[in-house]
Amino acid sequence: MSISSRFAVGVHILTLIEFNKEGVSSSEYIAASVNTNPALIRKIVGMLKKAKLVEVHPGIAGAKLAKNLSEITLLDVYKAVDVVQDNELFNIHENSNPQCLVGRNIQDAIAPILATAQLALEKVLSGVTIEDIVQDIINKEEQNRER
Amino acid sequence: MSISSRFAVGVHILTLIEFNKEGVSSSEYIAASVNTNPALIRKIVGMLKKAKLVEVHPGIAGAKLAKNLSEITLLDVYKAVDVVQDNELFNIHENSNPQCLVGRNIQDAIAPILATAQLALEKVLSGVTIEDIVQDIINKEEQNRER
DNA sequence: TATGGTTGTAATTAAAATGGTTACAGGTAA
DNA sequence: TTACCTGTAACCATTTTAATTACAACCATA
Repeated sequence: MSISSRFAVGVHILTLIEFNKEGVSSSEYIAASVNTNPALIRKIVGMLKKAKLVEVHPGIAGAKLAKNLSEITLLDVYKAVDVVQDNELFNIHENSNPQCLVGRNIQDAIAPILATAQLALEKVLSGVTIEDIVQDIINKEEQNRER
Repeated sequence: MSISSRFAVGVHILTLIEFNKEGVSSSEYIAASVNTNPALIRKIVGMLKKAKLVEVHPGIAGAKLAKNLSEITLLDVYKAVDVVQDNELFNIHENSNPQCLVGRNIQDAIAPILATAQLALEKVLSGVTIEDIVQDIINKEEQNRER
């Protein structure tokens, strides 16, 4: 089990748009960097558009960021590409036996803990912006050039 | 995407063993509460055994807790049934284009953040024990009786 | 030592999720 | 009109998952 790569790809897309802000970030251009199919990129870009993270128009090539870099958090992306619907990161076994003391209560006993855990995860994501990612990549490239 | 129900079932099993500590918790008995197949229970119990959370022996009916209730955290269970291998809760798109500035750096830029997020989630799980679950269920039953 | 019941596990199946792909309608601009 | 783009539906292949079947190995006891 693991969280869909759409999330990572979403971050990739937004970061790439920023680095290419003087140019045209068409789905084909983005697909070349992510190394996948343009249609798949359009699908994810469509999700980012619905979440108002990017601007993109039918027939017109290229996507642009719809917000300031520092205003887009990884949590925004995470929710935009809805890898996980609310409170359903964990799979709870549904069909416990209601005639059993444990069976009829276990679900309600565990659920709030799992929700808390999920929130903790999301809080970390909310503390990082695309700007942080961009800066990190710039730093990494500089370090490589020094060697 | 979501975390395997093995985790929830694992917690269910340990809790049930505790409530039935005077009796014999055979795989069939447990399966009746979880409402699934005994073989599946044996598989998960086997994982709990490997993690030294329960004691169970071939040919002898019944599983027992191998530790004190308060010493078994949900994180122990989570790791025991290995729903997620270390640092792989998130799926990172693997094949980014190394000729692209973003493509060759995005993975390393994101990875530590995802690891931090995963750790935050696990920390929450480490703060809850099976004892807490047991107590919670007792409370819930009392509340129901009062109504 | 036979018997009934249990754990452990390999093999299989069915269903669901996932990523990827193709195809094409509809839009834009030159 | 033409060339190119986005948006999307439909489809496919692969993997994952839970569930199931089947059986070997094991134990306690009559």
